[in-house]
Amino acid sequence: MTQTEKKVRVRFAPSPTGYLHIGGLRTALYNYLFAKKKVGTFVLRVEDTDQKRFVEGAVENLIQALEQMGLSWDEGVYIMDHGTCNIEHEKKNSKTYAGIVEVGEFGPYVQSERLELYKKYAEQLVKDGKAYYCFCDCERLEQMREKQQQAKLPPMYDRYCLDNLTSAEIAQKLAEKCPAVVRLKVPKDEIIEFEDLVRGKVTFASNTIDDQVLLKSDGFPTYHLANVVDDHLMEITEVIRGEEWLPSTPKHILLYRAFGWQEPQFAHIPLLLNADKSKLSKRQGDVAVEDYLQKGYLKEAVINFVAMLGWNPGEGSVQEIFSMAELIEKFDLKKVHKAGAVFDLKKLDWLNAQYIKKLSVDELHNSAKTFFEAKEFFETWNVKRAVWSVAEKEEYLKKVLAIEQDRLANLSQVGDENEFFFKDIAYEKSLLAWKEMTDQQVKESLQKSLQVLGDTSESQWTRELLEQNLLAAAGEKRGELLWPLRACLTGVQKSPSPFDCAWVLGKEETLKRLQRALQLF
RNA sequence: GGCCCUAUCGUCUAGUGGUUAGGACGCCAGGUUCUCAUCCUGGCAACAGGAGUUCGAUUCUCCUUAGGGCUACCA
Repeated sequence: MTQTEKKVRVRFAPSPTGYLHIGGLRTALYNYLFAKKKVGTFVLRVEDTDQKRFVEGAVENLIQALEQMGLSWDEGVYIMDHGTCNIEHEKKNSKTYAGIVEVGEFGPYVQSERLELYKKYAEQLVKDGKAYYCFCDCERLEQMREKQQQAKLPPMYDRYCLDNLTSAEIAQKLAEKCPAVVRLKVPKDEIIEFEDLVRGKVTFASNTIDDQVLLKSDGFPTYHLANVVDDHLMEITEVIRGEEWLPSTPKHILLYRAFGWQEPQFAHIPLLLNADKSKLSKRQGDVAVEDYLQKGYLKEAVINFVAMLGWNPGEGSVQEIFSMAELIEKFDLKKVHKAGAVFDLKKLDWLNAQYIKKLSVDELHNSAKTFFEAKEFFETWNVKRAVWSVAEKEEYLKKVLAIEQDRLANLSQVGDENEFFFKDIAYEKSLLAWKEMTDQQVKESLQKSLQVLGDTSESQWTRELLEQNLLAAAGEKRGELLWPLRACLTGVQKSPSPFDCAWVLGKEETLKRLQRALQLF
């Protein structure tokens, strides 16, 4: 009774409208995880059938964002010469997008390059009586819908062109090149039922489904036609997509039936939501994956976060941090939720902080470098330290990062709370006093610090030894010694410890700031 | 309006025909501490409502309510 299972083939098929949406990322991720788990094939296809929404550079953007997030695919579109496109198969240059190559036996993977195919299939449906030509213009359709709405009827095409045109008339209009679309002839009184992989049985009545346009008058297919034709031709076995497609699924099933094709399995994953539970949108925050990267979120954190929105390994799992390998191992469509999930930035921040803490200082520096360079304070600091070598500057930044590592929710915050590492400081004398200390006591405290630190050699200038020596010098009276020191080094109420600050600043700068403070007395 | 989907702390979620309904984020309090952050401990906080099935329902069924999605020659 062994039934050889078809090899799993899934796809992510975005429309290039500008950038990779965070919801799209999750859809791509679930497809990726499913493919990896099942040792299947993951295809990346471009659904650019809407000419009106063409955006320059969108395809490249999309692919790049996917690459940046660490997702890879086995077939479809790639950016020429990128590492992700190191596949042995033959690469074909995309006809429409410069710098894009297509790899795989089921191409082209760009829908605008498959127009002839869709036309052929649409015509076949017309020939088989499963679809028909429609010459109604927008004006008539609008009027029709308005009337239907006034009569409290659902807006649906009234089949004027199907019922009133003779085949001779149709032929003539076609010959005269009248603008025409092809519509699916949706059968009456049928119940369309399918088993969704995450939702179970879903049922629709065909009478509520409009005669969908399949082929537009500009010769381009609509999503419905292109999607079904491609998924079939590309031998897609599971269609994993957002819940917004659930109401379209019966249309797609009707199309598979009209063609006599076996339909794939469907899995509609829950939507990502704004705080007010509406579909995640630009208006209420960032939705582009690149925005999050630019704000200093680590790709691992974003992947981890987005994976957990609508899925959980279950079985009492209390794990919060998952590597990609763990996600692949544990992913299961059966455990995907039905209800939408609110995108909560606070939790992303926490998760990102966890990932930042796990980084080595070198890794942290690599990722944070560009964020430092974008800071206002960086330029003047850089100029002021012109005598430092590149290595010395790098060393300094790494020290700052070592101190800040436990304080960052994202990388763009580097240095924000600790600008005194990069600038000259100014403060009120009163800041130097801890609790009720008198001027005399503050002065003596600073002198003591100066002595201890002055006696500390460069080779002893480590976090551990500085802490050890200063604590020994302070004895019971920690606040009296440490607060004035810290205040004179940082010029602010809140900061990292004086040991850490002194360590970063270095002996010379530390003593300089101490001496300057002493001049106030 | 019509169709479809959904419903456990504020948010992400675990979970079961009998549990003190568990964890995480956030929040609050305490501890560590020179301040901040980290870290540790504790606290607040949920099964939308109503029927039915059952000895017993958060769990199964139905209804209601609420929320969402779709309703284009967009995807």
